[in-house]
Amino acid sequence: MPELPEVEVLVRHLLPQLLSKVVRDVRVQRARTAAPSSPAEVRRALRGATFVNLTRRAKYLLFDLQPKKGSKLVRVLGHLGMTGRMYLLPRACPPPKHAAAVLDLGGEKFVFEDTRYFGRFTLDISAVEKLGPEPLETEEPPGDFARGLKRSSQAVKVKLLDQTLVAGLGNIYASEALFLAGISPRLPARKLTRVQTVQLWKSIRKVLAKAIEVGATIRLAYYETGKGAGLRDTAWAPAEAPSPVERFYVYGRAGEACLNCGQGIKRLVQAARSTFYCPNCQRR
DNA sequence: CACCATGTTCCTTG
DNA sequence: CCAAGGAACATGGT
Repeated sequence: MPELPEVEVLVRHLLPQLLSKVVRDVRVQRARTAAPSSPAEVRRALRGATFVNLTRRAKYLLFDLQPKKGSKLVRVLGHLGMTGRMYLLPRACPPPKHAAAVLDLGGEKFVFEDTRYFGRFTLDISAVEKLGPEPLETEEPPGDFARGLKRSSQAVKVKLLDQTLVAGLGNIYASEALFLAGISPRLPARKLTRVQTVQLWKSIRKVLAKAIEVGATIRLAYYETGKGAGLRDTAWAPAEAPSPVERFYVYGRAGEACLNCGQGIKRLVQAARSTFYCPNCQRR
């Protein structure tokens, strides 16, 4: 589920549901999920606390809770990893098989489901300090972005995944932004002209903003069991999903026709990840 | 069995 | 110290 747009959509969806709810109990099922904090520390910090805010930084969720009256706020950093999802379920609904963390909120429970357990739910918020600029906050390419590109001979696609250059892009939207900018994913980062750098930055913003507008890849599906029902998100909309399915320009479309010129979209592997591009629209 | 998967970190090498 | 490449993490889908 997880790049900047998915996290943004999720945060907007969760905020009103969590606000002013009190955490009655906490279960973090795996040590890895709370690392480098421990499940016990997370439990101790959150039990009895009230949700007062939820924000996003890049792909991270930042939960703010108020323990008792007048005490300092507690902040929990959440990250979805590759397969993380977060949603509320009615109290009677059993948690899913790979529930990395479950918060008892009384009438319902907050579930952090994470099949591959690459995600985080921790008191250690240091990761956000290392992040580069937030793409939707600046219209012109920030110095960190331009300089970061300039001093790297790596392919520009690979550099776009470096969270210190621009924070929040992942494998899908990196390919999408390069397509929109008309830049080859193989171009060495330092070879970008100033014009291309500006173009790329604007394309990143456009791709991310548009994705947020359409709900990113999050699909809310009705969830029903014998013990209750609720809404949860399902990544990669199943056929029966009612919401409009997002169109990617190139991601996952190898062999299909380019929406711009009709030529075949290609797939290549860079830094052990798939890149998708149109060889005709994206030249040097 | 083989290969693929929206992410990050750690280790090695130069 | 830095850049770059690759493996590792863990589970499931096709």
